[in-house]
Amino acid sequence: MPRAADPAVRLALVETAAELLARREPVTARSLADRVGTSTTALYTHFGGMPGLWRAVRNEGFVRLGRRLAAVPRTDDPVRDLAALGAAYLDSARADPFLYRAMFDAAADLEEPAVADDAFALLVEAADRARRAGRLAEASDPLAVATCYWAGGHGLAMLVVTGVLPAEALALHGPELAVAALVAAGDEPGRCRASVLAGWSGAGARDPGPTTPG
Amino acid sequence: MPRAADPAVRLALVETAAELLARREPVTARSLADRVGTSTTALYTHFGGMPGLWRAVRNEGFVRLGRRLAAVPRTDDPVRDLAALGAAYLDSARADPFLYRAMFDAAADLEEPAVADDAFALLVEAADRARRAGRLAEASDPLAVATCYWAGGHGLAMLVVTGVLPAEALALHGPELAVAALVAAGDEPGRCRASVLAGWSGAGARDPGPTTPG
DNA sequence: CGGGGTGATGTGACGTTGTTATGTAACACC
DNA sequence: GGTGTTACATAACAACGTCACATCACCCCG
Repeated sequence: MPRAADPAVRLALVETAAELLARREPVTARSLADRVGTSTTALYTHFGGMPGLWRAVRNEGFVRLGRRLAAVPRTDDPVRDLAALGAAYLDSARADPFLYRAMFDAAADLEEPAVADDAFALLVEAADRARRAGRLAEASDPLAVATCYWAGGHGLAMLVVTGVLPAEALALHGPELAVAALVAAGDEPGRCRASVLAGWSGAGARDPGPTTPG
Repeated sequence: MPRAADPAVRLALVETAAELLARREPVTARSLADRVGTSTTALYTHFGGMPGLWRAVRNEGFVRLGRRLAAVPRTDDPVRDLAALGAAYLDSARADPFLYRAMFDAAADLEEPAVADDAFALLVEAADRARRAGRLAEASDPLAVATCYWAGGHGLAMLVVTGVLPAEALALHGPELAVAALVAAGDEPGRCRASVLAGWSGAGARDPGPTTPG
């Protein structure tokens, strides 16, 4: 029937937008079309307009974040794993701050809401493992624990990304926030601190900066 | 010598911007000029352009936030006061979410950085009172405690304001986050929980919505 | 008390943004 | 191989932030 839409153009538009974001260059319909080698019309056939492109960019951001979190190894210490997830999360925001901001400009509006849910599920699952391992209170709700944990990390990330706190605040307050959330959930303070510090130094702060596949 | 700039116009522009923000209506140079009854040029004499106007709007947002936090009464239980401050903070974000978003779009770029510092200082001072009262660890740093406390509150507020979490999450996770931060800082869990719940129900959730003086 | 100069303000125009109407060309199906 | 449907390029449109220019109000000084 119709002429098929070129999926490569769609991919190029999203990836180019992410690249411009990482370069701190303006992301406009024309700058995208020029770099990709198409016209601004392609943007409308694939995304319906700029809001649709941003939705796709946020989606891609959560896909990349999910990949990073999924790459965090699972050890037999779930609290350590939670800390490693937190470090990887904050490092993700630090490595590509403009993408992080774009993601949370409207994080509830994604092409595939599942990609954000999947990333968050890694947190919930780790919290549940910690609970089943006896590290957290038996009555603790892994979803609530993960939500508080995430809220703290997101708040710290946003304050750094928007320039309110210096970049060092991530390494300074990140572990402290993690320990707070997990001790509140039932972990024993001394043991929690040890696990968190182990997980933090073991995983975080590895990424040199924003990367664009290609 | 010269013709003096009308301070009333300046005030009207900032307050009108805040009002449009609260009404979820677009804040453009022309819509502002029309509503205030001037031309777009006034925007340039007073603020140098739209970025300058946004800087003034953020400033006004922090002034209002500071007023709200300063209105929180001081009791002889500093942990309860910290909870009341947290409740007032989150209620502020809930009452005027678009202003809150605008404030933290570039919270480090204000006309008078002191207004944000002053608001934050209320938190630090309460944390210090808690420490001196023996509720927090002697070695705890009030600044670090306040920063973690703020990061958690800001993260929760942003997740709600951007639609990721429902509005109920504020009352659901707010006290939990507060308890976590303060127990981690040294308070005794049971006593902390009681103080936080008392402070939260005593102060928060009072504002009916965004208000515009005049 | 009246000119002169300084600066705020209104008018109109410019470049850029997102968006869309129109024409064209390429693909899938009969 | 013809036909219809759809993606894409071109070009125009409305709205945005911004700025050059002209105008006017005000304050100091003679």
